[in-house]
Amino acid sequence: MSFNLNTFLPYRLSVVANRISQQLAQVYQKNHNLDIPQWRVLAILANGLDRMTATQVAQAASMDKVRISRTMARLRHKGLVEEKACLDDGRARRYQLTVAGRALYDAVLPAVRTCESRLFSCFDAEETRELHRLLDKLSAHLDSWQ
Amino acid sequence: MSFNLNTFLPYRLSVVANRISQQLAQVYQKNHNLDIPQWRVLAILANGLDRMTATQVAQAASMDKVRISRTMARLRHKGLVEEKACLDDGRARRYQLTVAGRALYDAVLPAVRTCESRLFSCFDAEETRELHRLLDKLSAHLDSWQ
DNA sequence: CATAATTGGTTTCAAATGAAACTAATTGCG
DNA sequence: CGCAATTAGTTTCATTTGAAACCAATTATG
Repeated sequence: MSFNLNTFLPYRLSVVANRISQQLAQVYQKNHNLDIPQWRVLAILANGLDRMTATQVAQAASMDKVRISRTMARLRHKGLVEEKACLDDGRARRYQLTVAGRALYDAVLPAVRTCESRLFSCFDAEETRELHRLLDKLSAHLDSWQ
Repeated sequence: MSFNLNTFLPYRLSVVANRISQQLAQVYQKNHNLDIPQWRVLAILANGLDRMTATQVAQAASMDKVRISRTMARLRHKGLVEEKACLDDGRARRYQLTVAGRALYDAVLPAVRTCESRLFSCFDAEETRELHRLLDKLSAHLDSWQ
């Protein structure tokens, strides 16, 4: 009968995830003027395939194509990402970090890692592993029908 | 050195939380034309104090005052929430569900609960408890310095 | 091989967002 | 008391968002 939003798992997850994202965003926002989508795309390009299409990035970053399109335009405008024609498909383009983009990514990453550690410093290794495991399971579950 | 967004806890939390929220939103969106903020405010008013001020609702729903203001206006417009002057403070107002608001909430709640069960049906009782525990710990940790 | 259907990506448009400014009422403090 | 600082809530404004329409290239199908 009675319902408490504070014990409602979807709500709790959402609130905690947003607080975490918010904290983290400050790291690359304040010091490097990157927003969350930009940071995500940089991270994907820095660690993904050699030259990725927008669709591949969208897939890897769990972002929709409209956001990718706009984020790429901004990153390109800042000189952090470079666009080339895609040889095997005239509709697509291939993206990769520029030297400046790589340098910025390398500059931001340590601070991001530090922030992450601090955010989750209340967990011991076992708890962190357990959270990963639960997220794995939940993701797989959602995949299985969505 | 190498960094993988897929094992980055803030990213994983964010993606999973959004997928969950999205699924759940469909329940009250499609059938009852409520968006997430509206649902949250209804839930707070249905289960919170007798008559709450906007600030109290904002606090309880983890939403900022601008969103509360706009959400209240919409709910009031739909006849789901009723606003009264606040006797002890002329700046504030007190809100409560109307009969229609309560009826809508009662109509939505079972579907919400059903959806929640389905979303987390991959977890046994122990895992659910564990996730709650980890979220408790993490929330307390964030509270302690933010 | 033509043409329909699909896919990659961008643009448009209306709505949502949130920081900052604002109004109005309340509380502190000399 | 009287004025400064704070608090409750709304509005403004510039930006972000995402669904749907769109264009262009590719693939499937008769």
